Amino acid sequence: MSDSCFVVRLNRYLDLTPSEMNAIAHLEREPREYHSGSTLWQEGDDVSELLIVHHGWALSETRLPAGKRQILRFHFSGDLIGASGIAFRDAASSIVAATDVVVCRFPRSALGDTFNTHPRLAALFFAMSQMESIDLADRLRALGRSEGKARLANLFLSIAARMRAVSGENNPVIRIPLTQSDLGDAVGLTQVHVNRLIRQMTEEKLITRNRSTLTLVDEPRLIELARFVDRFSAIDSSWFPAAKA
Amino acid sequence: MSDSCFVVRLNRYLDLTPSEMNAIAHLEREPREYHSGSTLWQEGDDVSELLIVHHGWALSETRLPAGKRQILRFHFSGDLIGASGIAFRDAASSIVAATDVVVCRFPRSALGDTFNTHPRLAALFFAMSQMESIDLADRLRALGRSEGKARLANLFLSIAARMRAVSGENNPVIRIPLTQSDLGDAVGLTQVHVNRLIRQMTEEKLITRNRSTLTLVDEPRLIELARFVDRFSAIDSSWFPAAKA
DNA sequence: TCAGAATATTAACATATGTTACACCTGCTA
DNA sequence: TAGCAGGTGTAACATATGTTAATATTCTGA
Repeated sequence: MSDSCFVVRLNRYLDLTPSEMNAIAHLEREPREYHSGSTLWQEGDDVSELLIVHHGWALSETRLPAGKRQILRFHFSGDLIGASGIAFRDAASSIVAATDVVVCRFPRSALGDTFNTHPRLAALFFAMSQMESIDLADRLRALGRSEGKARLANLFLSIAARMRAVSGENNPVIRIPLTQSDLGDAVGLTQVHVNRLIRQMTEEKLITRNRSTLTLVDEPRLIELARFVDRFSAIDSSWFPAAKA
Repeated sequence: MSDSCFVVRLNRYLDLTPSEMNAIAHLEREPREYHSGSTLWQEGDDVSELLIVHHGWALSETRLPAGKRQILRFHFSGDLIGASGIAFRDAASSIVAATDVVVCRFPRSALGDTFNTHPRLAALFFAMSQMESIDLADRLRALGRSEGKARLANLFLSIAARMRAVSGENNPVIRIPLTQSDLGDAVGLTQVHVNRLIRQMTEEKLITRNRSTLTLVDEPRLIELARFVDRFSAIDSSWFPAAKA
């Protein structure tokens, strides 16, 4: 089962026991494909499942009356989607496929079982979903207290950091399958203004963007500009309960 | 032990067993008082504890180079602080006492024990801390996609909703011990602009503010303006594992 | 291969919000 | 009781960002 991206991901944080790996495999059945642009679930839906992303990008978004959209988060291979909404039945945000994606769905009750049978795994889920909180908080800081250019820089760097964590590589070139409108919806700016800023950042030799390919030309200066802190390295598992035999 | 605000809080969501209540009481030892303005821990500190707020307000904040500040969240009586940072050793934000506060501290490892011995309680902690994620996401939406007045309205309503959930009352008058600068730091605006907006909102008979007393004069219109959704009612516990005897 | 639909680029103009500066008030404490 | 510090109110001006609209470019599917 080690061809599962979810197991790979979890194994990065913890040495899983066979029993734990088995439990995870149980969650990852029936992968299903969705085409780019399709909606996996919608804000307000009565959702009782969680998703694991196998392949591709998904994103969480929420709409405002005037048709405005705020993108809350991007979900990559190995990500668990839906944990943040687990406290409520109704989804607080929609999940949309940003590229073609393959996901597995499993019911919330399976998560409940995990709390019973594999407490250490439950603790890991807990910790992982808290990383999402931190990510949201970082974004909030960027939106609340920095200007457009820094917000964009921030977004680029955080996407790069997460994708690199997944791939293990450290490439300055990243594929970002997002339009300028998407970028704007993620950082709270207009498409037109995103365009302006990207032009400026290109002139300043900070980045290069070509279709869906983004190159971080001067990463140190980007980091400086965005006051970016990369948190996606290790996880603190020292407080976890011991694995059960 | 039912005089504990934390037990009271948890009991709102679940009928706790004696054994569970006992476990919680164990977490809530040695309450300690901090004076308004004092820092409970600082961004970057090596934190290995969690806090339970007994009394008063605390807040999480993060600083930006130019001395700018973003307030991430407010913590009220019965709130659990620090869960969102549990994935990492270093705190991503500082915790500051907004009024005089009384808190209990307990080590992360105690949380780990809870996963082992009281899976249902662990699930409840999980769900509760995910409410925090949703709250952050709501704030993110407000900051990214609405103008100042709506952001303020949103903040007021969400504070009111949470305080009402704690108190059980439904009073249009709330005590908000925050200065205009604080409000600005919470919604990403300047003190000067907050002042402008509060004046306008007063003229429009939406609110009234006097020192630390805020009155929601026309709540329906505020809700409309902010596109506010109150989520802090029930919790979905249907997926929780059964309580252990 | 073409036509239509997205997406990107750019300009002119409108607006929300930031910046700086100063006067005022209130509560505190020496 | 004076004076000080923190908070508030307001004005004049500066700037970032939004809006609208027109054109260019790239993608996509028949």
